[in-house]
Amino acid sequence: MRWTQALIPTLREAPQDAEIASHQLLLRGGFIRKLTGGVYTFLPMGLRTLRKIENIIREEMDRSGAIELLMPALQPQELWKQGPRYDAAKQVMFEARPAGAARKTSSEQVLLLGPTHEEVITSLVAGEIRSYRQLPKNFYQLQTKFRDEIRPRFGLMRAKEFLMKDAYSFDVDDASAEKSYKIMYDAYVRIFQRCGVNYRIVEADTGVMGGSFSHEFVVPSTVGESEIALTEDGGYAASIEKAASRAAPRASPGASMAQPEKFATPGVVTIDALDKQHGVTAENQIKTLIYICDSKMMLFLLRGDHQLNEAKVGALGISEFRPATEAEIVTALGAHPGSLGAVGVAVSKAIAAVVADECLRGQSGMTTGANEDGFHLRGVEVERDIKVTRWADLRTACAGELDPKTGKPLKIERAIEVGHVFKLGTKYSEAFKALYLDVNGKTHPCVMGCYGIGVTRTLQAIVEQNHDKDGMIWPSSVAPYKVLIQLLEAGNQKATDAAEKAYADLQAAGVDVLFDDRDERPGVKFKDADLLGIPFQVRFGKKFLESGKVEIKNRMTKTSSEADLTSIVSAIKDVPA
RNA sequence: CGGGCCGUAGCGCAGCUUGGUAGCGCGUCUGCCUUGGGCGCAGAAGGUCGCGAGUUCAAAUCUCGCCGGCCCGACCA
Repeated sequence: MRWTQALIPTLREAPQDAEIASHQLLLRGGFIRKLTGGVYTFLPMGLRTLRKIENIIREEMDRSGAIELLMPALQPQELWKQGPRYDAAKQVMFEARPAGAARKTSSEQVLLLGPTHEEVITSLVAGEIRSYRQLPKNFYQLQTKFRDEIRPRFGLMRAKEFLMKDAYSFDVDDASAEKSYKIMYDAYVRIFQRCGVNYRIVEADTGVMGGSFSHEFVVPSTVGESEIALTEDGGYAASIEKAASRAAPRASPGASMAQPEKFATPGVVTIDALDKQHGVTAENQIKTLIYICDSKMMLFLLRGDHQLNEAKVGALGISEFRPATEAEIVTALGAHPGSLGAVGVAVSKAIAAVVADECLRGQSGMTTGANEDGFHLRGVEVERDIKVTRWADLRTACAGELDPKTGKPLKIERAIEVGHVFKLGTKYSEAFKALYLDVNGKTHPCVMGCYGIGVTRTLQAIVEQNHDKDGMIWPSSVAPYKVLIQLLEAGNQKATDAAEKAYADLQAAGVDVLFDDRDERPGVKFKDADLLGIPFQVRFGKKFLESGKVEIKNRMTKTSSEADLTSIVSAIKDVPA
């Protein structure tokens, strides 16, 4: 491609709303443009890199035996209602309807823009797969997904419309499904390696997706929106939602008492205030959180210095939950937030359960709210004084705590989630009756797995991880072009002829080459070249006219080598980038 | 949904407090010059100052409403 015929609108300055390096560089390099919040156009350069990534994904998916199809972005609401997670998913789904007219009848079909495709694929398979002879199968697609993100951010990182590769495996049983899972896991390893990113694999929470286990593929980055917990040696790594940890024991437990003792704490409604004004450290307090879970009120108890991990609440089998409102709390417990506690609280019609974090097991000398504004109780012995109906891991792991398996300390790092593999089980196949007959003619639900890669997010993650102050540095495998020819003496016939020959030779050799044939000063071309991050810059300028040698600059190493005009193709092919 | 802030040329911004000719840098166009790191000179085009109403002789500027956007938080498959 000749630059003068292309559309590569580079910018000297980044638009103000681009905050992180990768977002700024993609805009400045003319790879993407924003249409509106969370919605982007891929300009030719951006599209080329996207296609490179897509092709790597296709090759590895095909190699692993998955088969490509393309499902609709428009999906009937009815389908979702048949599925197991419509109520949770509808929060982020766009509804598509005629903009010009009100719906005519209440029975008119409602279409949704698909945020993902478990429902569609499973209902498809329900209709097409009958026999164990047709299994296993793994279907994948590259499709635009739509999610009404409350707060789109960082360009392609968190967008409302984005490209995703999603795959869905169907197997006869768990053992077979785990093989399919492993095949995808291995394919993902190859995909991210080929994309040239440093990634990490972490154990993950299955969330609303459901399922029995999952792994996330993440790109470590300080601008990532996910948090992962890992040991120094990387032996254990998990997403923060999933991470279990062993909390440090309390340094100085409160005094045990024969029974809880009420004391006045006027105006004290925070953990911190109770510490400062009454000398009760956070670790000696019980934090009482009130949630409405599947329409029922539940109390969650944690140590005062711990944080509730809502993903772990979801893991208890609760599908929909929210913090209770102040009014609901006052009605049920007779006190306002800040004075709440579970001592003397009995499970009743109003209160479905008292769930306590494992850390509280066996603890005594604790202080908690008295369910009376302005009063707390001290000397609480958890198992004696509180009717705990369920013990569970509810805490968010913190840096410095210990990995429960190895006992090694954990650290918390930020990362960009680019891929996620789930072993799903039969949640969807049962809902949509994706059943098959086994050898004995007996009916079973297919055992499913699902596997996603955020393709557009991966593109930006690659930039986030591969850039310097001058611009992007594309790994050769995903670079929009491999070589940039720079004609620096556009007015000189000899330089022009040589550049044209190099352009023709490289094209003939099948090398992706961009020819900067603009009538611009060298400085401009150098700046743009570094910004675009094409692996090799082949220069035809003053040095060429003086020596007859072509200068080849490696964008990544910033080193230059020389080649004869006739040996450019081999020089490029010999150098790994 | 809570808190903060911003909409002035393609991009980055000033002007608004104290109402009176709409500006600067970059980019774009023309010509010259120059040709190894966003060079120089000369000229030009480009704006319903987000939209609407109000106050006023007069509104980018003051008031009200609306729309759009950004940041922090909450949320997040």
